[in-house]
Amino acid sequence: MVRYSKGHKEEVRKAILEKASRRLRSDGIGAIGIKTLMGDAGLTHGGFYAHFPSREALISEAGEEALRRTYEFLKRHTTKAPPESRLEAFVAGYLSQQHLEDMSGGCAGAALAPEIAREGEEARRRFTGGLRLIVDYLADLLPEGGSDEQRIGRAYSIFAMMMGAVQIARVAIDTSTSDGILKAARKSSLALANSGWDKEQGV
Amino acid sequence: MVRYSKGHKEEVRKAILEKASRRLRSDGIGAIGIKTLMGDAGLTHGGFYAHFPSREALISEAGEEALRRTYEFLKRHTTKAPPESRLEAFVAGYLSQQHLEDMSGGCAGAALAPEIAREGEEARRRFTGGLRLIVDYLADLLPEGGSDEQRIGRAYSIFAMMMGAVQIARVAIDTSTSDGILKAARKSSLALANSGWDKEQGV
DNA sequence: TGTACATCAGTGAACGCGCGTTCACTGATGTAC
DNA sequence: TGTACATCAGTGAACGCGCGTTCACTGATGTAC
Repeated sequence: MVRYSKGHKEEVRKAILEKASRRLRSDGIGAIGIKTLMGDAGLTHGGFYAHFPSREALISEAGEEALRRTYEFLKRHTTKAPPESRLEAFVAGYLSQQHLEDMSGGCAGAALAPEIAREGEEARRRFTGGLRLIVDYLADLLPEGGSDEQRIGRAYSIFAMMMGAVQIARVAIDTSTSDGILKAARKSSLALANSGWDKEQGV
Repeated sequence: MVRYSKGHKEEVRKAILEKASRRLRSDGIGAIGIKTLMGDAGLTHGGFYAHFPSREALISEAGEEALRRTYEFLKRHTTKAPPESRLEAFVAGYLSQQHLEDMSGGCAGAALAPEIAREGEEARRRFTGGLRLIVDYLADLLPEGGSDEQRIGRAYSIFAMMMGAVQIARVAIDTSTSDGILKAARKSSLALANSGWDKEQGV
């Protein structure tokens, strides 16, 4: 019944991480149960500890993994557009009705940030690194000018707005409310991105 | 042992709600346990059901209560400043190191939004109403001009940015990172608030 | 004023249940000789 | 080539524990007469 093969264990580990990263985003940290998760991966619960030392360690890694996937999705989505409209593509892709609905495949920041803030150092450090990946990428899409520090600061602000807008829109019940929030945030994101650097003083 | 008095039951109910609204913000929905909560209020767990029909109903109400308290705090804090600098006071108060640290007394939106998005209709509806209270207040602080719809949309965007920034800053381990994020968000919030309405088209 | 009774906020044992983790075990494969 | 043994991913029972909810009960107060 046990099937060995070269990279078998590594594949199983990746499968567990992938399931965990999706369930984490769709249902939150509290919904990560070892039994359910291993069941999703086609295994029984006892085997979990051959791959991860504890539930907490899994959550640390799965949070980072979820952000890495978010980053890769955004990058893939954005680079489909021609260079001059990539910022618009990023903003439109993130602040879309589709993103609201696809929690398990969507941004881990929007789905998990406050919960991760309550986790241990390891989880928070990894999550911060994952967020930085996205923010750095967004900073590169901003119009030229300003210092690196200014660009990063502005990218953080815009990303924070997009995250918050998706969260608020997801709480709303009716589509007209959530649509209005997304629309306003799309406009504000671009307005902020395109406002000049000249008046900046300090970060 | 049972002490009656005129509004006794109502007072106890309020005490439970207050404890719940604080614990909800500091530790999240998963940390709301009937036993602990009733213990905090000086009672035993069985009595809970004389006040609320279920844990879920409590969470619904406590989420709204937490936002109402957030609103009242922000209003109180802001109206201490002279009218012409109230927007700055709002932004500085929300995007402060103190707010990062005071989770149980801080903004319920920043602490709970993604978790509430996963709750039932009742909880989401109440939470949306609470958020709207704050957003309407913020809209009143924005420089004059633009339609009501434009002002509300911009207030949502600014509030989303502030919420997201606090969340991201709370995930960060080191103070220099979180300080940078707060600082950038303070500047971006004011930049967005003060950018003109003239170029607006649609919402 | 005094007595009997109703009320009902609060008590705490008990319920069924699911959780994270441990551990002795299984059995297909790789390796040594 | 064949045999004996080591390895180790995966199994599933068992552990101790805490949870939300129910329910028979308590006892101080309010009310009726």
